[in-house]
Amino acid sequence: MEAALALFLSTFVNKVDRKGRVSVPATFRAVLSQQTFSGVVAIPSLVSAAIEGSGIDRFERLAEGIDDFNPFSDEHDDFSKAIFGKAHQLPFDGEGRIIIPENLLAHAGITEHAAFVGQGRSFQIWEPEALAQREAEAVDRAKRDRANLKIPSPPSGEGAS
Amino acid sequence: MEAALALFLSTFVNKVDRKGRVSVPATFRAVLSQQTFSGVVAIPSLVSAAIEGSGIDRFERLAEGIDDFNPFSDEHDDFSKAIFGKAHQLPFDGEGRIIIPENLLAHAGITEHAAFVGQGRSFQIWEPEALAQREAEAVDRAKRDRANLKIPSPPSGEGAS
DNA sequence: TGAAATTCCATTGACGCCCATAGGATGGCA
DNA sequence: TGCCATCCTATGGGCGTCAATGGAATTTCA
Repeated sequence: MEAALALFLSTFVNKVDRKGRVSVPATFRAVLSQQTFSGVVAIPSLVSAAIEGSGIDRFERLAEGIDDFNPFSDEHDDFSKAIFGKAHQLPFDGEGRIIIPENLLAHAGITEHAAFVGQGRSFQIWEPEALAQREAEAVDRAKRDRANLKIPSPPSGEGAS
Repeated sequence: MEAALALFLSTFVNKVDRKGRVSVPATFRAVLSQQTFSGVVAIPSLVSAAIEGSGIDRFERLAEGIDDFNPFSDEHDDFSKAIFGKAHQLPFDGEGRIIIPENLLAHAGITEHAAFVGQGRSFQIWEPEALAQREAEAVDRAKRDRANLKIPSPPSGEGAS
């Protein structure tokens, strides 16, 4: 079962029911439910009106990095507050649904439907229309920029770096 | 058992009742009550108007590793005195509540409500409004520093090894 | 013996868990 | 090859349990 690398792909739009529950796409679920916490860890995106989601392992790894007990230094503190403090553990119910907290829904402007957008190692949750706009903009920009954007063709081998 | 190392996430605001009791969030409690001391160990934060909280195991580890924790051993001494000396053990009552000592409450400016903020391996207790202010700053700074906040991705094996 | 604190019990509202249904996709079988 | 049975996902709703909270009862210490 672990043959599948943890990758979140594609976009799924699911309904938010009266009780605030949303089905997490089955393919996402397959990845998430293998982890030590069976559910989603969600934080508000720092840059968009969206929710960032991932498995808890991502946060475990993060915590390892700042594991030191350092009451004096507060550099990590901002960090921790922005990340750990804002994070929510959203456990799956029997059917693989989660309940997204009010403040996160508000942050993303989600009401009726939620769009799960795979981002590889993580995923985002958007209000479908906002996502559409955002995508349109992105395409638009890409089009506009393409004219100006002369991608220098690599003269020779030129590896990345 | 090291797989599920204590991880404190999210923020919970609970009420302080007339007798000074506060419910510790159930998710935090689940972690804390497994430890050798069933309760919270609290010290005043040295940098903010907040209370630093954790399980007792963290202090045990600190006590053990105090020598190699930091090369400056004289500072260390002050350090450990400041920490251990000011630490309070706050046992859970039957319902998972603790009573925060007066001086800690005063230090954090807590009166009606207490905000438990997950910080990864530990957590903090704030006066909700003070926290909101501080959070705004933290998020701001985190945005700026975002580039530096690379979450280490697993080599590729994905395995929690 | 009084004040403070700890233990016990009661309430309420949210959440977890259970079951039920529909629609789509899959595979089996004729 | 076409139809049907089956499985799974997404969705809805009911209900029991637990978390958070309040207060009373009981204990402890000065």
